[in-house]
Amino acid sequence: MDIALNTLFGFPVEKELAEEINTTAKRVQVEQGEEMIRPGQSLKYMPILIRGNIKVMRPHENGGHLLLYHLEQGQTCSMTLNCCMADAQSEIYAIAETSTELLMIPIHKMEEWMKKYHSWRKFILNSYHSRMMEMLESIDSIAFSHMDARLERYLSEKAHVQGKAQLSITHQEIAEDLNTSRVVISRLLKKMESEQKIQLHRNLIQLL
DNA sequence: ACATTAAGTGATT
DNA sequence: AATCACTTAATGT
Repeated sequence: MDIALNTLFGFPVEKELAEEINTTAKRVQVEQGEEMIRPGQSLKYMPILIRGNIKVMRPHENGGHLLLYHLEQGQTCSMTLNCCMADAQSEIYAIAETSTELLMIPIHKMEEWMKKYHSWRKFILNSYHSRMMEMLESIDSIAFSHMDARLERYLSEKAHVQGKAQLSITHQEIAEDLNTSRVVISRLLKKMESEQKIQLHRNLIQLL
């Protein structure tokens, strides 16, 4: 296995760490739509995303899931880190939004490397920081924005992680991610269309 | 041609 | 913003 860790992390990595990662990490391929982490599950590995993207959601009693954020290349899930370090169970639900490739690092390694390698510590702390900021953004948008703003944010994030301006998605699916009803989404999308922001088709939304 | 699923809309709370 | 009830449009069999 030979992965460009410098590119993945965004800064130089110690040679010894790169070697350790290459020998201990399991490289895993996950198909689109596959369930990766379930609430209540205890975690033995921390994932680092090599390719693709992952949807992280907070489950609710009524069976719905509220979208928290997406994970992209070079990122790891801070909720997972939390669980690993506290030896706790998952509070979140994660599925692969596209087919993805991951490095799975055993959690005991993760703690060991925190002490040994500066670049690893930096990677973990950076990850924590950026996940935390995204979480704050999500909280802001839920608490202080109305559904129209949340929807626009949702669409642009979706377009960003998929690298496309055409989203193959139904109004119902959007409604589930935002924990609202399909009717509301349909109305707001219709409004956006009349404002020339998007074009609507069956199972497809074209961003302009 | 018929059934099913996605999307659009007015009225009500 | 949510829900109901209904319509219309697109797709599958």
